[in-house]
Amino acid sequence: MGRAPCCDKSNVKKGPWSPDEDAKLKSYIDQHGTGGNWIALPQKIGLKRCGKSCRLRWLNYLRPNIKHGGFSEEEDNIICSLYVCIGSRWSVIAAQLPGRTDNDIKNYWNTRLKKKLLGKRRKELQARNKGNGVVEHENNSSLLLQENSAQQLHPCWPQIPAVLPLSPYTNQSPSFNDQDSIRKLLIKLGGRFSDDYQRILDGLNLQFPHGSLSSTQLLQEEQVHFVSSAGCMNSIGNNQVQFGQSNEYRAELVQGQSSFTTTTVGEMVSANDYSQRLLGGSLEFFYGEEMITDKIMGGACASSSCGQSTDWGETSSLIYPPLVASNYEGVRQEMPRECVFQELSYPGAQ
DNA sequence: AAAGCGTTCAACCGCTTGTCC
DNA sequence: TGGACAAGCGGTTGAACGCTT
Repeated sequence: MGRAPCCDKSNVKKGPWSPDEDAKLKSYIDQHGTGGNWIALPQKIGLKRCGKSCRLRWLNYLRPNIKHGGFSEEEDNIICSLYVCIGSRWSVIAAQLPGRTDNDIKNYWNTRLKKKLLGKRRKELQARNKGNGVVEHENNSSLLLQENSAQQLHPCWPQIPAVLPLSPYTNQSPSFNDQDSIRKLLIKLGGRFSDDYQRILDGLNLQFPHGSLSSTQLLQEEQVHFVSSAGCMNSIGNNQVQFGQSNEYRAELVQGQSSFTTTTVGEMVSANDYSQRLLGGSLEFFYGEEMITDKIMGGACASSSCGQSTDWGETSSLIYPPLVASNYEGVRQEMPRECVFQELSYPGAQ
């Protein structure tokens, strides 16, 4: 049994909207509002459209003050920052950008921003590898990070605006004086996932200096430690992951500042969604997908076919194989010690 | 000139969440 | 309390367009 259709599909028009349909819908809503019932609306105006379709058309196109295209550098930065913090919650991100719709932002991210940043990161890695005498992998696919463990990796992070507006409709700038503030922001952004955010926040060693900072400055200025819920991104910095018996991974972060404590898979699963988002989004973002893919796949996919992928979504799934990672030991062995991820240390924002 | 291919983005689909009874 | 329904949301699709060969 499938889901009952929201309207009579045989009697509704699909596809692009005509100017006439737009005019009808706009004029009706201008005069009467939506009436709180999108399903009934098309019948009222005599449109052969599904209510959902009307709603979408209004929200994404006809609504007043909608901006299309021409994203500014500042908007780019906000999108990136929020994507790293909260993942693909486009409606939340859109709420921070006046005049932008979630659909617009989603499309912009998928078609341009992602590639733009990836390209930027790739260039930087290549440049740095050249400078360090690191030989790019023969088969091209991986920009192997064979960096000295003392070196710090500098994430490619676009210049971040000093202030991240909380609401598009106010001029009030948020300030984060303490951990509680950032927690509140993420909880506010996260809504129903507040528990997960709490867990994630507990896993992030965010230390707040005195004074006021934007969240993005925090990202830049603080050392942020991520830990993979699945234990596959096996270590960050000097953190170590140890394995217990029967699929129970124990992530023990031994570095001084780390705050993520011993955690079992069961506990991790509940936070899995958001930690996946965090890592799937941010680490690929920082290090480039090829390296991660190659390492995680332990060479199984190390040659040309996979290495060239630019599909982050796909790659995210590779970063997080199922929790029952029977082959993990092999993967771990494939990963050279030098490839251990360094602390995500952000150059100061100024 | 046109076929092939890649990119963009509006629109759709279907799952989740919220609300009402 | 639970079922029905509408809205919200994110992922996916496909038409249109532009570029390359």
